[in-house]
Amino acid sequence: MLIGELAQRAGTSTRTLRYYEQHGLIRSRRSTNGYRAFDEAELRVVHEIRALLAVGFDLDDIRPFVACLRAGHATGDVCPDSVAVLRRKLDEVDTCLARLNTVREKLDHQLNEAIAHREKSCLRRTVP
Amino acid sequence: MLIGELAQRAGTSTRTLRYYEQHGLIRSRRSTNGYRAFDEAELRVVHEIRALLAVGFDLDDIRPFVACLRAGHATGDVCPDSVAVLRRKLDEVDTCLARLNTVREKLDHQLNEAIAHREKSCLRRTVP
DNA sequence: CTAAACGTTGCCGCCGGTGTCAAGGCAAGG
DNA sequence: CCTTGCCTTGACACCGGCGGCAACGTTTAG
Repeated sequence: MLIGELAQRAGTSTRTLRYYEQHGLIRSRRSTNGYRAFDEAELRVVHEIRALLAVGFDLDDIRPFVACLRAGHATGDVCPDSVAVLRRKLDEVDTCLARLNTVREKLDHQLNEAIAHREKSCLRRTVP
Repeated sequence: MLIGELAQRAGTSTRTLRYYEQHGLIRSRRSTNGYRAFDEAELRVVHEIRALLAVGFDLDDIRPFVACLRAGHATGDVCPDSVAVLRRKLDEVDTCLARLNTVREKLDHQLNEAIAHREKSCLRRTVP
C-alpha cells in the first residue's frame, strides 16, 4: 500500500504519515522506486494514533500503544507501559478538570459581580 | 517609573512589558532619553493583565478589560465588552469541561478494561 | 576614564502537529 | 514526447507569550 492510499484510508494526509514515520510511530518498506510500502497492519496503527491524538495525547505518549499493537495485542492499551501512560493522563486530566472548575467558579463569580454592578449603576442613572 | 521598576513591582520582566506595550495593552511616555516612563496607573493595568492571563485569557481577550480600567472604572470587568468576553470565556470553559469529562470517562473506562485484561492474562499465566 | 547598571530596538528560538511549497524522480496512457 | 498523477526529501510558516542575545546609547558612581 502506497502512502496516498494509506492516507486516504486513514483519513489523514501524506504529510502527516511521513511525520509519524519520521518519529518512529509507523513503519514502511521501500520499493525499488524509493516509494514507501505500508502493510495493512499500519492502518490500524494510524487509527490508534489518531484516536489517541484526538483525546489529547502527544506522539510520545502514544508510542507505547503502538508498541503494544506491534507486539501482537488486539488493542494498544493492555501493555504495562500503555497502562502507565493511561494512569498519568488520567491524573493530568483530573488536575486539569480541577483547575478548570476553579477557573469556572471565578469567572462565574466575576461575571455575576460585574452584572450586578452594571445594574446598580443603571439604577443610579435611570433614577437620579 | 522606568520599565525595570514596573517590571519588578508587577512581578514580571521588562521583556514582557515591552511585549504588552507593543501590542497596545500598556502605555508609556518617552523621556528625552528615549526611556519609557510609566504612570503609576499602569501597575494596576499590568496586574489585571497578569491575573487574566493566569486564568487562561489571551491578550486579545484582555484588551477590553484594560480599556475599562482606563475609562476610570474601579475594576476592569464592569464594562459591556468585558462582560461579553467573560460570558464567552465561561462558555468556552464549560465546553472544555464537558469535553474533558468525556475524555476522563473514556480514559477511566479504557484503564479499567486494560487492567481487567491484564489480570485475566495474569491468572492464565500464574495458573496454567 | 571607566565600569556597572540601567535603557533601547530587533531578531531568533520554542513547542507540536500540520499545511504548503519547491524541485525533482517515476509510472502509465494518449 | 507530453501530460497527469503519483511519489521523494527538505524546508519554511503557523500560533502566543514570552526568553534570551546582540549591539548599542545613557546615567551614575568610583
